[in-house]
Amino acid sequence: MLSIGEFSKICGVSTKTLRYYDEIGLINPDEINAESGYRYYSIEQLKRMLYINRLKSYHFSLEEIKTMLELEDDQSEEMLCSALNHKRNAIQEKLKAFEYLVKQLSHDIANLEKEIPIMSYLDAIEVQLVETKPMNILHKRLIMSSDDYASGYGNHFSKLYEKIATEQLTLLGKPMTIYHSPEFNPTGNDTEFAIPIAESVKGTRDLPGSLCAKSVLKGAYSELTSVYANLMKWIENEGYELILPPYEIYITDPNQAKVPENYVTEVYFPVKKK
Amino acid sequence: MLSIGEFSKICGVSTKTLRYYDEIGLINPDEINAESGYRYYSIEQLKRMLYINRLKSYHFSLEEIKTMLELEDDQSEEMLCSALNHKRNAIQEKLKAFEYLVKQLSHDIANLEKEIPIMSYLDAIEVQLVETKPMNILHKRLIMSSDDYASGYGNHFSKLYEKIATEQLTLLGKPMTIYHSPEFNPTGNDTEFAIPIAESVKGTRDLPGSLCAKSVLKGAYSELTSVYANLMKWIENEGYELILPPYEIYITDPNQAKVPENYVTEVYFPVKKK
DNA sequence: ATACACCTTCCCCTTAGGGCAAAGTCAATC
DNA sequence: GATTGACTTTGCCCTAAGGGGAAGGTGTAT
Repeated sequence: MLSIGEFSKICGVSTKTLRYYDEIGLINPDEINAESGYRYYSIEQLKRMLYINRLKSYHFSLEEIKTMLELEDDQSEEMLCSALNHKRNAIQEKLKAFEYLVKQLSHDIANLEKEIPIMSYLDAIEVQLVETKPMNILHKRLIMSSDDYASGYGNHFSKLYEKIATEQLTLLGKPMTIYHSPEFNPTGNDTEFAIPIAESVKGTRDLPGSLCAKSVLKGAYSELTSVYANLMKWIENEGYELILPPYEIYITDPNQAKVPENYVTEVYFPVKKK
Repeated sequence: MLSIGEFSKICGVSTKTLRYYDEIGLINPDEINAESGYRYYSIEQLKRMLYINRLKSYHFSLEEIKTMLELEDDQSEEMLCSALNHKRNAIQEKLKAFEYLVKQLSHDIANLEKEIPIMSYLDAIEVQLVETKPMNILHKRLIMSSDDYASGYGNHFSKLYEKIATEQLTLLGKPMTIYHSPEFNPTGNDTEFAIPIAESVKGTRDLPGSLCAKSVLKGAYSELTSVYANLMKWIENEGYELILPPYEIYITDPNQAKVPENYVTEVYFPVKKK
């Protein structure tokens, strides 16, 4: 039997951690001296501890690890396999995000070296007043859950395109998203996907024309919040007010323009003078 | 002036967050109504808030962001630039770590699909009893700080190799590390770097031969903890005890074998029967 | 017997806010 | 002017995975 200190050195885990894991039932000492309360671990517990460490290195939470350890043997293989696959996907997602971060950081650093302040791009976002024409849109409106969001806009547009194709409708413009919720972001909100077409059939509606404050973003969608913020600022400053839900038009097809830096998105805020 | 709710929508930040940032002094409302305590933000504060968001996306802590915002203009550019560079390096480190994780995960998944349990590699680590011969080593012993660790072992070995070269000594073996602290890991511990040579000059000492439990690791150094743990278990089970500091011999030169999977490391635990 | 290393529990602390409750305030409508 | 409903305030507790330290009990080697 090994004292907590010995076991901790062998596993490369602090005694604090071992006591914590005992507390949450992740790995309990083989034996606890009834009088002194001293914890004693057996050398056979080493494997379990190293297994925990490995799962931890894969960014499983202790909660997850616990359930994985409690699985019966007959299910454990499949469950474990699917859990590992999930984690691999999650980590690959993070990898991509990090790669993009490095790009953005490099971009900001390059700018700084040219003495261009980081946030100066905000001043460069131009806002124009335009008069839009009414459009007839094939649309689909729903409350987006974050799951829907994760699976991407693509699905929703695909279905609209499918309908256009099967019913031989006439495409008149690029896909767009209309934000009916006051937060202009797509998670958990009332969002309408739409594509302008010529025919008035079931599933279409009129998108009225109006005076709009408009900005064009060239870059990744993550910059959209800045664009929205900037438009709100402009509206406030110039004494306009929002009269209809704002919408975005995706000029580039994300499937074609592979690099986010080249995405082009137009943002429209229907407004009137206060 | 904008109420906290309006400002929050414009920035895409929750009101909770805004109150918290007010509390920690990251961004205070332009005006607070003395009677009601209501916070009012000006549209000019938008830029600061978006700046905070961008720095947050770069994984700066709020503490760091705060100090960066408090910098005077004349220093801010250089400081900012170096901070961003640091972050970029840190993120690239993480990127590499994630890439390695994905590899390891894939490896484990492949094994699982072949019905090989994940931790079975532990049983595959062979432990042999060997009798080592005494060696004459050129050595350098120091307490490793985590900084030293970050800068890598390479430096320490380089200096030893330099001495061997300049003094025309005769190299007799691969570089090795001896762990004098009871935790067998290199951060913050009493560690000795050594290279076996023929001549007895200043800076050399005798490394006595003895009975040793030995394991050979083929794989990344991060697996070393498992090897150490396994050796400890073996010693315990077989009724031996450690009589001298354990050491590692690096058979492959990390500069040559580029992929960690091909590193070969021998681990020796000098022991005697209890 | 004593010294010293080791162990115990207990409590507070960390990040960046989220959730909820009770109470106060604002603006629009009746 | 009154009411209503949306909005805001503070305050308290909660998160994950332990780290730091205090006060006091144990183990063991000398």
